[in-house]
Amino acid sequence: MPPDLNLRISPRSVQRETVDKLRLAIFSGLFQPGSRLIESQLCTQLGISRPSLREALRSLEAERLIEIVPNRGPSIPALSWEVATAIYEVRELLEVEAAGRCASRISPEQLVELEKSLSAFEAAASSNDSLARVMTAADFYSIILANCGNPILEEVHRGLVARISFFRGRSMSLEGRAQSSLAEMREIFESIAAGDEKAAREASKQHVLKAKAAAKISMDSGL
Amino acid sequence: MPPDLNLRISPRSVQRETVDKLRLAIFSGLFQPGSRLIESQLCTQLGISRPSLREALRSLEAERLIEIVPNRGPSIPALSWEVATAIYEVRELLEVEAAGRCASRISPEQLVELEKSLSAFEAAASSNDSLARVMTAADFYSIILANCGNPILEEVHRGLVARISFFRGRSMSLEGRAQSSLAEMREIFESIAAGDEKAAREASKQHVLKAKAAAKISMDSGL
DNA sequence: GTCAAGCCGATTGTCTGACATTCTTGCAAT
DNA sequence: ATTGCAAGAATGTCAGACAATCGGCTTGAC
Repeated sequence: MPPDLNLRISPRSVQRETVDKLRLAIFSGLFQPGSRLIESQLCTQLGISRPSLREALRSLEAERLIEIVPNRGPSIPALSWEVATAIYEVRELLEVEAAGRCASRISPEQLVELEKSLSAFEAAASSNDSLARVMTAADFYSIILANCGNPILEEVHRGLVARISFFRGRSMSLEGRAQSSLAEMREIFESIAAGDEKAAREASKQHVLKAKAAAKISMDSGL
Repeated sequence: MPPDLNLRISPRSVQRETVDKLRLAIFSGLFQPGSRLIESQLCTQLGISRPSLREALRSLEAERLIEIVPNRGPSIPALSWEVATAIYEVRELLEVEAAGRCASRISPEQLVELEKSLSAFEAAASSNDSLARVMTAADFYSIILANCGNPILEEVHRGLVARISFFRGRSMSLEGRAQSSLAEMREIFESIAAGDEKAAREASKQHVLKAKAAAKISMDSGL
């Protein structure tokens, strides 16, 4: 009788679909920072009702991906360099810790996965698709964070990185940034593969610092 | 003409009021972990409509203070010790960093505030009001985090601490915990006052580790 | 011509009511 | 005791409505 063995791990709902769609739209830079989002427009574009949309917007607000100021509605926050710096600093804290832990506890299987994702980024780095570069790079970190043995570290990190997706997309387009990023990531990978916790921490730290510097350059030049 | 100089820094809205009320209710342990929240009940209790309530619930869901599983509705998540450990570990990372930065950059005025909050906790520690203890202790951290020079560090920390409010309330009720906690906090304060970054980090680390141990004890004994 | 006051459209905040879908629980039958 | 079913409860989602508020534009005064 059930021709579909649809194992419904998690039933999708309009609200969740909407959150995902909007989050992706924000990541891909579809909305300009500072621009306002009009509820009625989004409703018709997404084909959903206002209550559902508003629930989705509240979720995104709590994730700090949008701002909702009372009586003015939702908008894409303009990320100041000051806040971006603060995010990069915390990101450093988290990534360094994660890489260090990962070095001493990752499984051989996951290490293979990590190598694969590095290759994927290598391919993307040579291409012109800057969204693909950001995505594959995100996969790389994602695997490290997922294997550091602390799910909260992973969760917090994801939340922070989401907020600087704007910068990452731009800095990855910088001349030569993708290549040097690749070198830094390879350094991290080698350290983890060698089980060298100290080296992994150092490599990870350098990577974040360089990423931050690249973001600053792209910001100064771009605006 | 304006008899009310209502400086509307931030207009309150039903949604925000509701989020605050529910958050406070969760902090004070009004809901049992694992228990389900019934929308219609909350609506009548809070005197608001379902759409407004649902928006508030989505905010709290994104803060991880409640869980919403599709077609089953919202509930208070039961915090496993595994996750609690992960939270304490990240909290350590953040607090140590914050205390260290704070030691080398806090202003004299804020240092006075910090001392005041320590006194407030001292008073609460001698009382029987365990909610007051948690609150005043939270104020103490809050000042440190607010003066570490990184607003993101503060924001992330607040989010994490909120999720373990359950444990903190219980462990603060443990015999002698409040007093030793006071000693640890005083150690942190002295280090910061002396501008000794290294000592502040160490004291902060010890404090979190002790808090974690106390939480474990209260959990093992309590359930 | 510039600036202030006030009006108007656009947008949000909030509520009511409704209905289909899904979960839960209690009961009946094997 | 386990299974299956049926009634009730709760959620997911929508449509429509209306007041409050914001922003911009027009108007008017100096």
